[in-house]
Amino acid sequence: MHNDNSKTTEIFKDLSFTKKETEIIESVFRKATYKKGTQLLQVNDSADIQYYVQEGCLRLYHIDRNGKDHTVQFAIKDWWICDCTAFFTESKAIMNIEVISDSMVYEISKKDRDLLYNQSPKTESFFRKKLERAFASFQKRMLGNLSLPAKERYLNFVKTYPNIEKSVKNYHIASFLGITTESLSRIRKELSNS
Amino acid sequence: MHNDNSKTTEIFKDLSFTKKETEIIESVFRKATYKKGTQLLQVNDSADIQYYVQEGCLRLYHIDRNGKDHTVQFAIKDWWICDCTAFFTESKAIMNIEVISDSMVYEISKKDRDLLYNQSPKTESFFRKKLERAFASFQKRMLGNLSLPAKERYLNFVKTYPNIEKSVKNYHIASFLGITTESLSRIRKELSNS
DNA sequence: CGTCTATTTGAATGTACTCAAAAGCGGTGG
DNA sequence: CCACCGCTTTTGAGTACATTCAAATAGACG
Repeated sequence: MHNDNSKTTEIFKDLSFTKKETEIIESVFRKATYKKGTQLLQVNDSADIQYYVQEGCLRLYHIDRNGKDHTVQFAIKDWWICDCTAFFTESKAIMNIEVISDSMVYEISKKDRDLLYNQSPKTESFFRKKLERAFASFQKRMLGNLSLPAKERYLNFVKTYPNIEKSVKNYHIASFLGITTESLSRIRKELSNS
Repeated sequence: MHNDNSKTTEIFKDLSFTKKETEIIESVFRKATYKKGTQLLQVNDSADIQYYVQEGCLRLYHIDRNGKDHTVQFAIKDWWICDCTAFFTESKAIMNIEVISDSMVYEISKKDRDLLYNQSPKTESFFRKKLERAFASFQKRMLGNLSLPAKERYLNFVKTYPNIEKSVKNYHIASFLGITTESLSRIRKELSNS
């Protein structure tokens, strides 16, 4: 699925590093591949790993007390994912992470990440920008959820993630949009008749 | 309202700085006070200022095409606020920022912020952590919006912002929760009878 | 006290939901 | 190649929750 000779520093596309930095980077990230269906994090686990997706797709979700599934976030290439509340405050997971298509990721522990940022401000800056991008996308999504009807949220989703359809089921999309699969089905039908 | 002798470095509570860093910090942040009702940002403005709240309360909101008002974010003491999509990508604002109670803020431009981060990794690290906290809180709010009925979202809100009620109107809360003022009124009535 | 703004109430409407069942799709094995 | 199985999506009918619009009440402030 992926060239095994790839270097860990591929994460930081346009950056260049000293020999020492390269060594640290290679020692703190773990490259891993996972099959579709793997659960990487479950509620109440310690959530001290962050995943940086290189190939495939992960999702962060929660099962509520009525058994309903809610997708908080998807992560595709170049996006990271973790249960942030738990990861940043070093508490137990309140969400789950699932591999929804065969994936290759780089994973890093909180401790190693702190170490890395300390030794190499350049990497902190790189991930800070990733975080800003993710935050902006959450702000926009929040606005959409507050202001748009389900049909337009769906259209936005398709526009934002044009190639994700291979990886995700409609019920994933529905749970991301905050509607039921039945409603999504009706929306899609309506859109196809126009 | 506020001790005028306060130093800009008060922003970075527990950090200490070299003389040089202190000088930069004092030169890049602008301290400002604003009256309730001031509009700090309007749609289509250039959104190159970020506000770090020291006292008072700001909100980030959007008026949709039906004229409905949606609150994307509140900022109280120790939280920052900006139209992130616009700020980070240096594009025009898609949202507005309004002062909803008399406030004292530190403001910084995108350019100065980049300069500061460059000169002082410590400050970048400080704000990166603020961003992480904000991101985690968005993840949680998103989950709540997806999984909880309006009544419980309201209860969560009151728990999360216990002292905000002096600053915000009920219609601000409603627009933050994604419901109408009428619905919020009914929810509050129901809660008071129990 | 009067004015402006904010909140509450009521009645009718609408959008999305629930539950149950049918249809579609994809893979496996005979 | 077809038959079967499990999983996903679609369809239908009834329901629930929040919305809309309009009007009444309550609060704040000069």
